[in-house]
Amino acid sequence: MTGPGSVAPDPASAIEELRARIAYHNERYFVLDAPEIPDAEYDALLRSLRALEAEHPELVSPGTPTGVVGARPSGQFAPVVHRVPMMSLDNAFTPAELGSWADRLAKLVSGDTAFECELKIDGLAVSLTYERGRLVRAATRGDGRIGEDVTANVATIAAIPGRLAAMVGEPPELIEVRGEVFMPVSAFAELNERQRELGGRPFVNPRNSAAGSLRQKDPSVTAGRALSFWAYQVGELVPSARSHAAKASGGDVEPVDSAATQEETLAWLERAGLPVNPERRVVTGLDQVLAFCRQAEQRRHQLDYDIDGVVIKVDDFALQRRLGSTSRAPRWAMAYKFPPEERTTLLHDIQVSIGRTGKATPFAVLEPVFVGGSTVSLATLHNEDQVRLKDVRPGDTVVVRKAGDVIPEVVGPVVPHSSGPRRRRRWRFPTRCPSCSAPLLRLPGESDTFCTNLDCPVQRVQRIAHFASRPAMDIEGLGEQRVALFVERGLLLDVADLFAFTAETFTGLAGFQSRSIDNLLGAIDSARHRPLHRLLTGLGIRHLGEVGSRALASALGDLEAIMAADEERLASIEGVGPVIGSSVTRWFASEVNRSVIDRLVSAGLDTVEAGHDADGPGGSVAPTLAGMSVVVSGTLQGYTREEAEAAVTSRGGRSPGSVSRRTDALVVGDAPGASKVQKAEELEVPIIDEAAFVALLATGTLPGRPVGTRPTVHRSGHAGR
DNA sequence: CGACCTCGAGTTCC
DNA sequence: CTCGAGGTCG
Repeated sequence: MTGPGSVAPDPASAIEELRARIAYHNERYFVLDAPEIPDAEYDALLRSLRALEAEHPELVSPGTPTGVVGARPSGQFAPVVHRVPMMSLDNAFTPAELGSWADRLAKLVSGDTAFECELKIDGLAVSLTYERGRLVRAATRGDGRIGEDVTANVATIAAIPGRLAAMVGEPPELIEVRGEVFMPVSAFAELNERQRELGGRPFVNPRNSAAGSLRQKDPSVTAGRALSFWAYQVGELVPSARSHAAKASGGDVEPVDSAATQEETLAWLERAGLPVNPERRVVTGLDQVLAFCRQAEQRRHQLDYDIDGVVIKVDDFALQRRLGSTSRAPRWAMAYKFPPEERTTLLHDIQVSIGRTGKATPFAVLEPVFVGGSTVSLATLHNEDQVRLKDVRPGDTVVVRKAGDVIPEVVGPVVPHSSGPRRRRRWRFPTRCPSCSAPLLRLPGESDTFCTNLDCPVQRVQRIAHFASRPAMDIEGLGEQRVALFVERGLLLDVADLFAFTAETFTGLAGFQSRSIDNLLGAIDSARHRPLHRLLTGLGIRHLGEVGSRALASALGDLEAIMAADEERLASIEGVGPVIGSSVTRWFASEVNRSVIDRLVSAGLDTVEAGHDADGPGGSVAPTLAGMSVVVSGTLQGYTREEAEAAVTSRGGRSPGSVSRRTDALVVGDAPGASKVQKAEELEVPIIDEAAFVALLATGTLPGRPVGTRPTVHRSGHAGR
């Protein structure tokens, strides 16, 4: 296949190349059910071709893919001819494109047009034929004219009635209902969980697993897959003879052919017992259409099914008929597609990085790809088991997305068809540290692999950088880069060396002006007077982070007491258990570590937990939030995230990093984390803005909430003094 | 002992 | 943000 970036010089060969690529992807998508590129990219190819053909009509040939919807079905199932073709829709990718469509319509019809806005379900289009109310056939869309008979599989889908509901009057002689078969996101998660337990390969996304499930040879497999369905259209329709007669005599009937609008049709389908997505609205004007699209995009992750856009249809059937269709798509409908969140790219390699603890983390080296607002070239794979689970291999085309719209994530491989290129063999975890070549060790029962060489240069750099980091000793101007430089020059072997630094240390070092030397020395000096918990955090004792360090420091007060305490004493501290207890005693038992401590003390470091640093100079604050748990998400105006959390803890509250049943409020600023908001909505945790947060800090009460509706606010002792 | 809540560690990009 | 695992509580 030709590279995606290549451009042919003249229009004739450009058109030819585009046709070849589209034909290739048609085959991948329709026949092999293993697309290599997301729909948006495919659509872009199709649009480039259409544009070129419009510019050079003399080059348009009868076989061009812009004239048909897709490739032929694979022939595993019996072919079904759609007497009314299942057309695809034109796509709009921006509000502007939607606007120009609306403008074109406005020229053809006068007055305000009513539009039905529906969610565009990311599943498989299916046609269901009911004869006298009974389901007789189900077919895939195929190329739009000929699909495949999947009646046996569709019959196992619980949401699809085998018989239409009894209604006033007789059911139509024949009605072809069109809609989307999909797999709910929750069912998809369960399926993959099961798949994992069985040692099978997990599915990449709900759409693919729905497609795979529907194309099973054995319907009992489909039955176990929790598929669902939403109807959105009527294709072929033959009314019952009786309804015709009744209509003629003005009788009391409710035939679908009396529907004059899309909304009336959907309402009829609902009454007939077919599932119709309730997230729809009839609106007038472009502004309202765009508002619906915006809301849909914001809410898409709260739905239990994947959507990839919004379908906008002219509601009035008479108007639809006047607008008509092109050979490929109706002029009265448009699909507004959300920006793609998933992209495919080439996985060049899998490498491992070494952290300060020696943990070896595998990560994917990707052909850079633009996804979710930034170009991604690396993505973590967490650990050996995760790589195995996803079964990604160097050389694979993989699906990449943004987890929570921030962190790149490799979803899984696009597995080539058996007739396609052979995959390389399964990736093996390296046996030696990429930094120091020491053997890597994975203990039985653990998921992580470690480099156990304490002198490993990467580990040394990271350990010292961690000591200087913000949650630890907070030495400004001492990041990983500079630490690496000092370590490389042999100036820095452990954290105690920092406090022996003088201006002379920097002689001969490039990149240091006298100004920055002074700043760094000053920052190191002020680090001598950090509270004990910061020092503990900085030591990098396994399992002991910021919270654990605070617990130890506030329970025991000074370093000597901690070093003197045995495992049992440590484990008796709230928040500390046997694992942390033994990890701490083991750390201080080490000769090497004790000597570092000795030198730190000689260098004049404070080793006591003085007054809490969150308290201002005016003394302690009233404990208005005693016993409460307040989570912060997003960017606030008046506080950094740390300040906001400190404001909560200094008032006696807790501010953990995630929302749970025990959370009393979620404070949201600008761009809050979607998962936190979703969790809070699920658990009915109050969501408050910054103003309400300020009030909460002062009073300890939530605004606009009657007293007693949420009796989880406990107070201990008296507030203020 | 299991369910649930937290914590620690590593992570991406601008 | 995700994963894995420690700690707590019923």
